[in-house]
Order: sequence, then structure tokens, then C-alpha cells
Amino acid sequence: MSLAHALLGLLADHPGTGYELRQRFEVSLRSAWYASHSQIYPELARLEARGLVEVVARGARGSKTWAVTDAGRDELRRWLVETEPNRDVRNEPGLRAFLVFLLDAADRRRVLQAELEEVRGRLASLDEIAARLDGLDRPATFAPVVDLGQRVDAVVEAWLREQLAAADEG
Amino acid sequence: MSLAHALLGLLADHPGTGYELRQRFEVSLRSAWYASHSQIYPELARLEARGLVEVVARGARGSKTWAVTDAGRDELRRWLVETEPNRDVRNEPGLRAFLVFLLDAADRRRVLQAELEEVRGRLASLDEIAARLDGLDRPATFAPVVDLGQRVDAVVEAWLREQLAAADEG
DNA sequence: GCCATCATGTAATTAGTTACATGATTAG
DNA sequence: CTAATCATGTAACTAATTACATGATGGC
Repeated sequence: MSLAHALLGLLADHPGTGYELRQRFEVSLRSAWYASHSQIYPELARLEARGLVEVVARGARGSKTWAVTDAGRDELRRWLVETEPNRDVRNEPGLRAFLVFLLDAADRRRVLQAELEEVRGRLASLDEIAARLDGLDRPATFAPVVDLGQRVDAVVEAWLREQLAAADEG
Repeated sequence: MSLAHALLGLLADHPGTGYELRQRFEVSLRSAWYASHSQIYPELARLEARGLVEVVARGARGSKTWAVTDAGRDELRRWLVETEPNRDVRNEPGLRAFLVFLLDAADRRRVLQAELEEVRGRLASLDEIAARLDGLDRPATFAPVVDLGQRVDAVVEAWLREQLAAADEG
């Protein structure tokens, strides 16, 4: 179960509330993992019971700021270095990339075009993020992964353009 | 739930048994979706109840060959053309790509090196698959997706080499 | 005062994993 | 004859989604 380690990693980068962690899943970690608040809150409680995270501050509205403990850092390191990654893939856009070739040319064009727009939008926001990170004094921890995202999406964009061209003439 | 549509798509390409579908999840569809037999058999039964697939042959060892019905083809098309892809991502190697930057240089090198070997192995088998598809008379339905996989993995391989070099000097 | 956002939780359901269970066929 | 592979299922458990539920704070 990787949610636990995603949370440990986010908190190892810097402490935060459950609410704020959910936002980080939506922005920085978006391309790798996602979790909703109804999964995050119970998981933080379980991690606390295992001594891997702790509440370091309580603020307004009953908010709790969580931080990773030394045991949590150990567990994160152990997981990254000593365990085999689970490579089972479940990626709906990827599945659709396969299945789109079962459609006739007109339908295929529609689906590919929509996907092209999606990827271009994502590239635009990755460019923004990269520019923002470039402006910082210290390099951000996750900056190289933004770079990887840009390169992968550039490849996907080119592929979509080619498949669209093929659907247009074919 | 995309498992249903993955099965409809595989059967739309050509009919097969549950056992054989599981193998297709492991080879052709590997980079996009995975499902175990304990998920496939009940799902085929549910799809049959909905009239989207049917048994077209019974063979040795109680095997059933399934095929997609017209209603199943309609449902597959409807899903591909008319529904928004679910873009929630849960990708453990992707998550690890983020978290690896929280490790010290020595640990990071270890993890990146292991990943580099993994990607190179995958690239080698994609090359084999591409060569095999090239030898066929008719182009295979899913050939363009193999091409996409090769391009994406090439980008990932280059990125891993760069991050390894950075960890070596840093 | 009111609306957006912050902030946290639980319950019911569905999806997916791991373990249990069985047996037929075929190649060597 | 025997081991590998083909072939199908169910049960118990864990993970994830969707829906329900509540309330505080801060800016305007």
C-alpha cells in the first residue's frame, strides 16, 4: 500500500495538515498519486498508531499539523531502497490509447483531438510550474520530476499529432 | 470502472477465454491495465448478465470462449467517445520518482540504478515486440501503442541517466 | 451577515488483492 | 507417469470511491 508512503514522503518534504496534504496530492504529486480526504484522514491516524507520524501543532478549526517521526523516515527509506516497486498499472488514459484503434476514423479523430487538447493544457501548466520553480533561490525538491513530466508529455503530444494525421488521411 | 471496458476492448479485437484474456493483460495491455483472474471471471459473468458479451464456444477443461455482442461494441464506443477519462493516477514507480529526491546521494544512486535496469529491460522487450509486429502481413491493431511505449521509455531512460550522473557528482 | 475556503471526520459501497480450491490436458 | 500449463471458480480481506455530515474562520 503506497498511500502510507506517499504521505510519509510529503510530510518528509515538510509538515502539513490533512487538508493541505490533499492539496499537495492534487498539485505537486498529481502525475504520480492521488488520494481523497476520506482516505487521507484515516491513514494519518493509522500512521500515528504505528508511530510513523505525529501531531506537531494544533491550529484554528481543530486543524492538526502532522510531521514525520524518525521511525517514519526510516520506514520511508526502507521502502524506497529495500522493496520492489509494484509495477501493476491501472491507467485509464493509457487504456483508452489502446482501445481508440478499435474505433472508426471519425470517432478516433474525435477522441485523439480531445486528448491532444488535454495534453497541451497539462504541458502549459507544467511550463508555468517549471518557470515558478526556476525563480526560487534554492532548487525545489521535486523539480527534476516536473522536468520528466514535461519530456513525457512532449512525446505524447507528438504521438497524438501523428495518429491524428494518420486518421485524417487513412 | 474501466475493467469492464478493457475486457470489451480485448474481446472486440478478438474473442478468447478468461484465461487467455488474463495473459493479454500481462503482455499487450501490460503498460495500461492489469487484472488478475479472480477479477476477470466474475466481471465476464456480470458483462454477460448485461448482454455485452456471450459465450461463443466451449472447449476442453470447461473452457469458454467469449465474444463481444453488438450491444457490447456500442457500449465500448459510447464509453470511448462520450465519457470523460478518469485521470486519477496511482502509479507506484512514478511516486518513487518523486520520493527518491528525499534520499541521500548514495541511496538515491542505488534506487535510480535499479530503475534504469528495469527500464532498459522493458525497452529491450518492446524492441522485440516491435520487430515481431513489423514482420506481420497486416499491421497489428495495437502497434502504434508499442511505438508510444518505446518513445516514453526512451525519455525515462535518458532522465534516469541524467539523475544518476547528478547524484554521482553532487 | 454571508460566502468561500479551511478543516475534519464517518458510513456504505465498489474495486482489487491474496488465499483457497479443484480438476483436465498435453508434452516429455 | 508426472510435471507444466490450461482453465475456472469462490472467500476473506484490504483499498478506494462516493455520499453523508458538521462546523470554524476570514475577507468583503
